[in-house]
Amino acid sequence: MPYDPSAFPPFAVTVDLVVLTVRRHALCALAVRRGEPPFQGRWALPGGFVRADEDLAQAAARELVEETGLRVHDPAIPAQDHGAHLEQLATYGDPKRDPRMRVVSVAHLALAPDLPAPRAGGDASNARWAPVDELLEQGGYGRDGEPVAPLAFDHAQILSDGVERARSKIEYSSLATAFCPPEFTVGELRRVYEAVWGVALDPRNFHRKVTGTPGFLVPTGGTTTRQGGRPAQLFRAGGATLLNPPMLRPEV
Amino acid sequence: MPYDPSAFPPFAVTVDLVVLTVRRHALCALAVRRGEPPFQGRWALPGGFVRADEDLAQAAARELVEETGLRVHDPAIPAQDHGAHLEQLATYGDPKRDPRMRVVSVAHLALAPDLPAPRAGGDASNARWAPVDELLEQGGYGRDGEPVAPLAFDHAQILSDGVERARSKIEYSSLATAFCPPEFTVGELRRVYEAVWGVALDPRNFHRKVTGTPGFLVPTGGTTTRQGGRPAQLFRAGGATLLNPPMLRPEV
DNA sequence: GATCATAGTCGTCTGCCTGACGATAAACAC
DNA sequence: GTGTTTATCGTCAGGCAGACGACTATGATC
Repeated sequence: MPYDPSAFPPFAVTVDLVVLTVRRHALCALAVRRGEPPFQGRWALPGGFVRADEDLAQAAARELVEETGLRVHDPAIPAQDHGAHLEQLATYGDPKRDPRMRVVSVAHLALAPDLPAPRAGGDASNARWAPVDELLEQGGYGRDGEPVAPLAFDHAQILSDGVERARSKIEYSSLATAFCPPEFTVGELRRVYEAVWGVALDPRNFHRKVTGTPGFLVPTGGTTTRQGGRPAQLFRAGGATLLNPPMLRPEV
Repeated sequence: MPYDPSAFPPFAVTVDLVVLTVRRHALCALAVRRGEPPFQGRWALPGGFVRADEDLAQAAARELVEETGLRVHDPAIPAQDHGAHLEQLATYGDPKRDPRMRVVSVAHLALAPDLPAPRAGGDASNARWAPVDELLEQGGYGRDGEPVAPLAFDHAQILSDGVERARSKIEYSSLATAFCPPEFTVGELRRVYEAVWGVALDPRNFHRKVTGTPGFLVPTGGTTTRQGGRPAQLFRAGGATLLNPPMLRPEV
């Protein structure tokens, strides 16, 4: 393992973010419009260079704040009630993924509750929440009938990997609560699962499962009727992070 | 997202390998002895720089061949009967992880059947298979009574993450077969699970589970008695990669 | 060759969990 | 009140896992 620091090939290292949320019963991702070549005008995932003195997770958290204003939930700060979940996803380093130079991108996955409008460095018209199906559709048409170009770079692959990670991870962890506000009902949590998996779940069995798993949900005592119908109990996310046995995703 | 290619901070990008195998009922990892500073003389994970024209997975596969002679199993080549499993693990980029310069390491996880001796670029004395418990033990003593220094850099963290990935992944995938030779018995596969998880499994329930999961194992027709006792059927790994329902790791 | 030790393989039983689905409860709209 | 919506509790059958008994087929030992 000869190790000559002066001989290493020059790389740029970036972080790209797959920021997912659930809006209007659909799993949506944050997309920003590129203002310059390559892929000018095309939608892309938010991201940017890692700074010289910055850890990868710090860089991802910084980008997340810049793009969404979201703070990352830090379990070490109990007072900080809520915030986005952030984790490393995977690293993409194909030599040709950026036509200008060798860029290695460390993709991160962020899960956030439904937010107001995105802010792309203050320019809202260049950032939007889009249903992931729409972003991953190649050459289709968006909800407004406009033709949809595929995402820039290899961002379709990154987004696809991020969505798959989220889909599988809510099976065996309590991560789905990261899509919910600090207090939420069982029905709201169920609609998160339904949106992420794209399936319908039986409300009764779902209720039995989540309320019967110790440490998953903690009742706050309050109730709400914001969904219409009979008032529902409000819960907060419990301390349990691993669900055992997992919540099974229905077969197709 | 201003994007000035000339202004990016300079990074070196490496791949580090967590190569796991099962030897003598223990989960072992490949370690190489560092021949130069920093951490000269200490054990480390094998790895090296990513070349300018090389994908990350290619770089990892190249390092794996250089260090072990192992080829990576490519599902696209059915004739290639066997080979190591290789997947990306995670990326480590703390600014201070290498005292010389900013190095981002894309760690990969390789799972291999029990091998003859390792070859660290031809120098066998500088590479060895060591039980992961021993490598992760801080300031303990190895099997030969020699004091064990912790792994170089953040390699203890990387190894720990790799082991955890392997432990959880054999729960819900057929990856454990990557630790086995092309043909193996149910008992041999069970001893892989026992070594990786560090628990004892009931041979009868294990047999029922693996033979009852469609696509997991394919009988070859042969039998063997290499383990002593009654001859056992030989199997090859079946096409199934995802186990549903998973093999449950016993509670502690 | 009888006996023993070792592994492998087949069954049984019980308890838990899930999926399917009936029934009831508490709000709102009209 | 009636209807609609959502929440919540209960029931039942089937599947699967853990615990464990029983039997089989080899090599080792006396």
